[in-house]
Amino acid sequence: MPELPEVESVRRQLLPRLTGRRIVGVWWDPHPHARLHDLERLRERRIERVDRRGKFLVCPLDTGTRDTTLELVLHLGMTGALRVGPTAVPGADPDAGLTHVRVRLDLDDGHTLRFRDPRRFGRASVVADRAYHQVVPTLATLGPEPLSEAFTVEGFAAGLAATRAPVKARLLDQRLVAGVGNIYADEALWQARIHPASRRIGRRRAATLHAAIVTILTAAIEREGTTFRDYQMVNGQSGRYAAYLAAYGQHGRPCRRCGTILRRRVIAQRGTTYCPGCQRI
DNA sequence: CCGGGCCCCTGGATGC
DNA sequence: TGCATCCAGGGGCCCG
Repeated sequence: MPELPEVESVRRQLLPRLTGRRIVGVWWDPHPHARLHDLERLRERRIERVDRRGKFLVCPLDTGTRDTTLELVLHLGMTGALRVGPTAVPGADPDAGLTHVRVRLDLDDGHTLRFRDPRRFGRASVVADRAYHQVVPTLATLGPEPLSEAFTVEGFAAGLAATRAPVKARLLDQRLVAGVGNIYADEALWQARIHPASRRIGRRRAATLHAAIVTILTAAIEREGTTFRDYQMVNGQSGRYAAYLAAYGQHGRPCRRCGTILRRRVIAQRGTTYCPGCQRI
C-alpha cells in the first residue's frame, strides 16, 4: 500500500505522539507468518525520533550510550496502518474494534501505538548498530531519498544507463531511488511521457523522469498521499492525492494529455497503466 | 551481479 | 445467497 508520500504523511502524524515517549508495554502477534523481529528489546526504551528512509519508518531508541544504536524499523507492506489511541483498560477489547492488530506498543502517556496489517506483508524489527543486512536487506541497499540533494540527475541517469531492465522495474527496485512504488512509478512515467517497458533511457529522458519523480512525490505529500484502497493515516483519514492521478487506476479513460484511451498491462509483475499515444519506448 | 518468475498472506470485488 | 476467481499500492528468494 503505502509509498513514500503515504509513509511521510504517517511519519508527520506520529512525530508529536511518539517523540520522547517511553515504551512501557510490548505485545506482538505470535503467528508464524508474522514478520516481527526482536520486539522484546523495545521494552523500557525511549523513542528519540521518528525518521523515514524510503518506505521505512526508522525510530532511533535511547540506549543511554553513544557506543551502540538501537532502532525500531517499521515497514507497512501493502496493507499496514498505524494508529495511536488510548491504552485499553484491563478486561476490555485492547484494540477497540480494530481488526488484524499485529503489534501493540504501550506508551508512558496512556496511549498505545497499534500496527494493524491484514495481509502480514508489513514488518517490524529492532535493529542494533544499523545492521540492516540480516533483517531488512532492502533498507541496507536503499537508493537516495528522492527529495534530497543525494538524488541527482547524474546518478539517476547513470543508474538507468547501467542496466537493461524495463524502466518501471528499475523505479520499483528501491536501489536507484528510494520510496517509489506502483502508483508513483506509473504517475512519473506518464508525466515524463516514457513508456514503462522502455529499456533504454538516455540522459535527456532521465532528466525529465528525475524531475517528474520529484514533482509528483512533492505534490502527493502535500495532499497526504493517495488512498486507492486501504491506506489510512494515523488519524484514520484518507490521502487526497487520488483525485489527481493521471495514469494509475485510470485505464479505459482518455489520456488527459492526448485523449488516447489509457491501457493496462502487466510490466515487472505489476499492473501498469500508461498511455499508448504519448508514452514512447 | 543482473533480470525474470514466483511466492508470501488476507480480504474485497466481481462473476456465475 | 454461495462459491470460485481474480486482484491488490509490498519485498524476498531462487534460478539461469
